Amino acid sequence: MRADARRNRERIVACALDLFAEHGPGVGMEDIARGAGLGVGTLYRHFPDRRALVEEIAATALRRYGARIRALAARDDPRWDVFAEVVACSAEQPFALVKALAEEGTAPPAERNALQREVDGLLRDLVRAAQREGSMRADVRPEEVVDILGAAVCRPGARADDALCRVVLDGLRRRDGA
Amino acid sequence: MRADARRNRERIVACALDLFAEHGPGVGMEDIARGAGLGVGTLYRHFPDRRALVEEIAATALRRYGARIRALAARDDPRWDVFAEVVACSAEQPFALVKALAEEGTAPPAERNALQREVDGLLRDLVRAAQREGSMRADVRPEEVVDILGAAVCRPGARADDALCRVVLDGLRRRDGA
DNA sequence: TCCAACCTGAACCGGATCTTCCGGTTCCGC
DNA sequence: GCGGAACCGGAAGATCCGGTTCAGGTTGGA
Repeated sequence: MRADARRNRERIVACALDLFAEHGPGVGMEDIARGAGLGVGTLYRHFPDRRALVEEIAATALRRYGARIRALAARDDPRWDVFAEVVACSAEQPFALVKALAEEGTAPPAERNALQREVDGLLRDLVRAAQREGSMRADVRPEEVVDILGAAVCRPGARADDALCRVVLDGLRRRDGA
Repeated sequence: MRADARRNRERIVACALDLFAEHGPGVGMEDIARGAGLGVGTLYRHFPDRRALVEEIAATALRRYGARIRALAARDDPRWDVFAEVVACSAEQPFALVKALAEEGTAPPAERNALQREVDGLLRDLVRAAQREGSMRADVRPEEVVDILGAAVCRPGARADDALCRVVLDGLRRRDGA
């Protein structure tokens, strides 16, 4: 593979990542090409069709996100602190994107499915641990928390310090009253 | 107008209301027709085009929502209690729908615009009052709270007692610490 | 009974996207 | 440098999808 081709492929992936994270799914091939400073034809040189492109992006993003979560979960800081970091990094591009792509209708291939399941498991465990530790309110089920992350935090255009993320995080903290 | 025609019109409106609230904008004419147990042609007998149908639904829903908010705001209960009820009723169909329709791209006609502005104003005033009263955390701007309502509570398929609504509401409460 | 109003749903259309394709360009080993 | 294989650009073509129409059958009500 020629050096410029490799460079272009990377540009495509990086740019698609950005665009999906920013605007959700539904960005067109044309937009991605323009963003990467290339022609559409070039996208098709590197990926047989849109689906393949999307799949690569999704897998990349999920892999990255998974690594991040795994690393955070392995720390031995208080679970709440870890959870707060998880929220912060969930609001960043990679995961907002994964969620957006999940809606693309594509039945994701086995690899991505397995990864997704693993990540969900890690998140639920983290929530349970935080609840046991007493730092997170206990009247929401772990799956609900994961859903909340998906619905409120991992939305296109989210930022870790926007009002909604802050409010959700505070809302999940154990309140002294209950 | 024949009796069955009137009946059908009502069915269309009711069903479109449901579908938009449940699935967001983007439900097709076909879907609405099927849901109402009618053919597409019938929709076009009652509305010149999709835009007109959507506009009627949106106006109806917003009018209803506005009336509800106005009534709540006029009570002299503590502002926090009122706010909690606003959240609850925002999670119900009418408003989830208004927000969904706002994204339809249609420049809304003057009437709806005015109504929307009025409602937003009422909401912001309510937030300010609750903050002054000390029941709502003061480190979020009123506009941010309105945005949060829009993003987290008024989403298609929301329910007043789902986890996200509860968490957001708690997250907005004044915490003794700050 | 009669007919105007009404309903149905398959076919039609427009435009937004994806995909192809070939002339022109760029890299890289020799 | 040179040659040519690999690569790129972007207009043209193919597809998809949902809104819209309309000819033909049905129904309410005087």
